[in-house]
Amino acid sequence: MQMELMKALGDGTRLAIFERLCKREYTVSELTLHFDVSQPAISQHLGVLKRCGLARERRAGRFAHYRGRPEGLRPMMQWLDHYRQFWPEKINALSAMLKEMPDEKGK
Amino acid sequence: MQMELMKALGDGTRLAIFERLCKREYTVSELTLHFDVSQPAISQHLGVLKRCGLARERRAGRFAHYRGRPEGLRPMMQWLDHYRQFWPEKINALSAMLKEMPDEKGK
DNA sequence: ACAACGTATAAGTAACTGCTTATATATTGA
DNA sequence: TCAATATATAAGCAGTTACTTATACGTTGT
Repeated sequence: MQMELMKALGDGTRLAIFERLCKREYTVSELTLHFDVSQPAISQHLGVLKRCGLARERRAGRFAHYRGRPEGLRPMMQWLDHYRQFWPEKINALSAMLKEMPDEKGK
Repeated sequence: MQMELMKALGDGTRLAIFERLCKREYTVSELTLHFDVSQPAISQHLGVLKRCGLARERRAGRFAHYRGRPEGLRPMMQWLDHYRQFWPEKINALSAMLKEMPDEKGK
């Protein structure tokens, strides 16, 4: 559920990795260049993101290419949707739209 | 920023408290009845929720009445909005709407 | 005034988390 | 075939977190 997503994105490094991965594909060592933590730390963060549906791995020989899965955010978005009723009026139209959308399929 | 919100809601008990507080006002001891943790634990969770704008306290004598502040979720919602571009087409209309909305005012 | 009540704070603890270094596994190029 | 490379896993550690019990603080009814 959305609690796991929140937990995953509640870490600064992991959030930054996810944001990067949504812009383009990165290999683990590429990612490592951009952060102040070791390669194993990056791999561990990628594992967390992958397990909760926020990243996808594409193996190519000894390289592991990762990319973000923003669709993985949808459970969180749907949860948030329950609280829109309390917000200013204009925003309420959003609810209806979201309800019409199909659920996420494959991970 | 939205990372603090995620951290706050990344705990199951705290998330459940928040959800309750969005339905109606509760005193601390009322809340305590509904959870398997002690009164101080509840007070601590309420402190976290309050500090990140997800709850509001109303003092009345020796009673502290808490209620949820779903508007406090808006930074998270706005962050999520950046990722809508990756989702199925219909949803894109949401972005425009959100951008027209005024920012949150008082806490 | 004072005992009971409602809540917050203090202090300690066990579990979790994010990191590290060391090492294992797999793939590639020479 | 073998050394170098890319990544994952293991093990350990320090900091954080969610809880506990004990206690302090303020308010209320008698």
